[in-house]
Formats: sequence, structure tokens, C-alpha cells
Amino acid sequence: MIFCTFSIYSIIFELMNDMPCSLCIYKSAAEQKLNADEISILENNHAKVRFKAGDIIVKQDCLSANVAYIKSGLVKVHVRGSIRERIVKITKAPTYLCLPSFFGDKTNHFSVTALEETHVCFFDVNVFKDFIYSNGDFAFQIILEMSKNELLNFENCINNSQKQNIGRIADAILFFADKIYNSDTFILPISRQELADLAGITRESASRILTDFHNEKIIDLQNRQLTILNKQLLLEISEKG
Amino acid sequence: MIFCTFSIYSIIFELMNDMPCSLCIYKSAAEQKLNADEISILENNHAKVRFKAGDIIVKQDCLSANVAYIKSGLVKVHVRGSIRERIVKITKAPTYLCLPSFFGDKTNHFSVTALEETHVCFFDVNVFKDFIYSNGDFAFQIILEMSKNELLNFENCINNSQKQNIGRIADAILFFADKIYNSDTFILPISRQELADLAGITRESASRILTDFHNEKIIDLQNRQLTILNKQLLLEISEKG
DNA sequence: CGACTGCTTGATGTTGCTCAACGTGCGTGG
DNA sequence: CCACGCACGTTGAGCAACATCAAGCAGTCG
Repeated sequence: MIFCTFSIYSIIFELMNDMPCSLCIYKSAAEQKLNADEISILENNHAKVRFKAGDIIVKQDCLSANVAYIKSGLVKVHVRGSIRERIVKITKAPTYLCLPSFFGDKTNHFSVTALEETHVCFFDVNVFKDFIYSNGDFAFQIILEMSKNELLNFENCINNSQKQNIGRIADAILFFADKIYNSDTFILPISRQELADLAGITRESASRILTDFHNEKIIDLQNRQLTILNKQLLLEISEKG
Repeated sequence: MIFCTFSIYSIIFELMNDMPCSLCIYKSAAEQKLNADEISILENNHAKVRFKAGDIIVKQDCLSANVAYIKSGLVKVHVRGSIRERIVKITKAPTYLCLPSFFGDKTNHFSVTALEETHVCFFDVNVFKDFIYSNGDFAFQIILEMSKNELLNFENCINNSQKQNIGRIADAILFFADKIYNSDTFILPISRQELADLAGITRESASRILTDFHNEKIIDLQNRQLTILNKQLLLEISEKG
């Protein structure tokens, strides 16, 4: 994570931050459907912000009139429940956030926190709304994105409610390996507590299961440095729940 | 339920079934934004179908090229998981179904079953797509509907993962009273098994909790005839989990 | 060095699932 | 018409999975 801050990517982001939207290489599928005039409207109604790991990007229950587009980085979407904190999902760039809160009502129904250096564009919601009205291509791309999200949410619901703890932790590890890092070796971007919040279990249970996996040579784990040793078995555990 | 079949509503539905879309009183918010030409396109690309309680409206894993609009009635959306059946949500008319499956890929990711007499319009997905491209008002209404759904899903996730069984059953009872029937007395439209699938617990646990509630005079329950006696307490149980 | 945070490990109690038994109502087929 | 299987519902006993409580350890920061 420290390396990242000084990497070539960081330099590119610097350049991008000073660049007009029309030349930005981090355009979403929806934005690619906009014409030059629309892009220039966008230009005048957005703010580019950089967040460090741990920074709060969106705060639950706050009033807000923006749509957030995650250009680069990794974030957790979490909700403060009546009993404990819950991480709803972890998602990497590029993606839109706050779309549901937005069109539903004017308050954020969840918080979003950066897990690593993250670059975000905030757009005025009314500009967004205008584009939906005027540009069918744009609207369709947004609907596509929301559809994919809904299907993912469905899967999550099923997984969380039917699997037992060991299966959920296996899920989480596989999620980071396959969906986030595309590698069986990575540095866990979250603490044990957060892993527990993600899996919906207690910190102690999460810890225990990780050491079990380590002892049974399913994973190698030094602090947050994780390597999957027996992926086949991990997949079976995830399957069987 | 039996009364319903022969009620005045039933007669209205009969009339509606023979009526052109332009005169149908069950138009969705999105459809109300369509012009006469568009309505007539709709007319030529849809099928009106009536389902009885227990009938399968949409079958999981089947290929499908339709969007379903629930005009009237009550349905359950359920998924066959690796371990057991799960009811994702119960929803009453009016609502769209299959939107997410649709734009994501071509197979249904869940089943939908009628819990009472239900009337459904099936539309060709391409017609729908065309409307999104050509009619911004229509697109925006669809996005609004999807946003509300996503917020509901979020809430569900939190509830399911943090509450214990007693809280989930309390939730389910309050859901039927407040969201479906708007009355503290109603006939439970589902079996104990289905209630368990909805709460994500076993049939035995659901049964036990219901008799506990009955014994503690929180509810009165004769078969499926349910009356809430102590709503305050039920709300507390739901809150505390 | 002491306070503090994040993590791990063990002991204990509770929750809820599984299994089993039994009653009921319904539809089917002999 | 009765016998039978089958889905549904209820209840009890035992057990596994988890949360909770408690203690201790390593690393870090002031």
C-alpha cells in the first residue's frame, strides 16, 4: 500500500486530476455515451477528490446531493446497524455509488470508506438526472450497472443466510483473490474486525477460523500477508457452507 | 382468499383483461409516461396472464425474454440455494419483476410464485429497452423503482445477518401487518415452512417461536389467522434482534 | 516505560439445528 | 370407501456451532 502511493499510477492520477473530463481515461461506460456538450456540462458540475486509506468518502445519514464515481482505488460500503457494524460490500474502481440513496431519498443510507488511496468524482445529482432524461444510451448503461448490482446483492443474501462461519470466511478470501486482486497472494486490505463485519460474525470467530486455515495449510498468513495454498479445498469449503 | 376469487375486484380484472392498455387502470408510474404511440407498441408486444395461488409465474434458470409487471396480487420471489430454499422477498402489486435478471443476462436468477390470485403483464424486453432509449421519463421511473428496491435489499441484508430468530419472525409479522395488509389482523398467506424460508431459519424454530408469541399473548394465532395483540412488544423484539 | 490497540486463545453459556415422534388433513389409488 | 402416502404442523431431547467473557501477548505511540 505504501508502494502504491509513490507508484507510476500515482503519477498518472496526478495528471488526471488536472485534466478535463473529456480527456480523462477513467470514464465509466455510461459517460462514454455522452457527447461533447454533455461532457462539458459534467465538467462544470463535479469535484475530483483524493482519499487516503481510512478516509470517509460518504457518511451514513448525511444529506447529500451528489453521485460518487469511484475512478480508482478500493472502498468498503458499510452500515451502522442497531447491533453492530456491517460491511455490505467491498468494491473496487470503477463504479458508481449513492445511486440508490439518491433516487430514493436525499440521505445516504450507508457510509463509504477508502481502504487504499482512492480517487473519486462527485457529480451533482441533477446533472445526472438531466442526462438520464436526455440521453437514452446513458440511462441504459446506468440501468445495466444497477441490474448487475442487484444480482450481486441477491447472491450475497443467499450466501450470508445459509452458510456457516467457515464458509463465509472462505468466501471472503476467495472474493479478494478472484474479484479484487486476481492473485492468490495479496495483502488483506482490512483488519480482522472488518473481516468479521464483512462475514457477519464476531472478531474472535474470524480470528479462530483464519488460524485453523493456516494450521491446516489451506492458507499462509503473516499478519495481513495472505497466500492461498489449497484453493481447491477452499472452494469446497465455500461451496458446502 | 376464497372470497377474493368471487369479489368485485375479480370482476374488474375480468374487464381489464379484455381492455386495451390505453384504458387499463393498472398502469405503472413508468407506463404513465408513455405517449399514445408507445402504448400502442406495448399493446402489440405483451401478454396478460392470470395466476392462482401457488402457480409459478417465473421459473429460476429458465431462459426468458420478458419483463413481468405485477398488476395485482401478491407474490414471493425465491431462490433454490445449495442448501435450502430461500424466499428473497414477498411483494405486492404494482411492481416490475425480472428487470435485474434481464439486463444482466438472459436467464432468471430466481423463481416467482403467486401467493394469491395475481394478474401479470409480460412485455418483450426489447420493447422495454427501446422505451428506455427513447423516453427519458420512462427510463427515470424505472431507475427510481430499482433504487427503492436496492434500498430495501440493503435493509434486508442487515436484518437477516444481525438478528436472531425471534427478531426475524417478529420482523416478518410486522412486515405483513404494515407493508402488505395495513392491518394488525390478517390471514398469513404462507405456510410455516415458507415463513421459515423467509426468515432464513428452520420450520421447527419458526413454529416454536410462533407458539411462544401466542403463549405470551403477543399475537393470537389460529392456523393462519393472525392478530397482533401487543404491537409495542413486537416492535421491541424486532428492534433488539 | 506505561497505556493502548489489534490480535489470539481458552473456558463457558446460549442459541438454534437436527433428529425423532406424533397428530392432522388431503389426495390418490386400490 | 378405506388404506396409504405425503405435506404440514407441533413438541421434546441432544448436540454442534457460535457468541460472550476473560486473559494474555505483541507491536506502537506518546
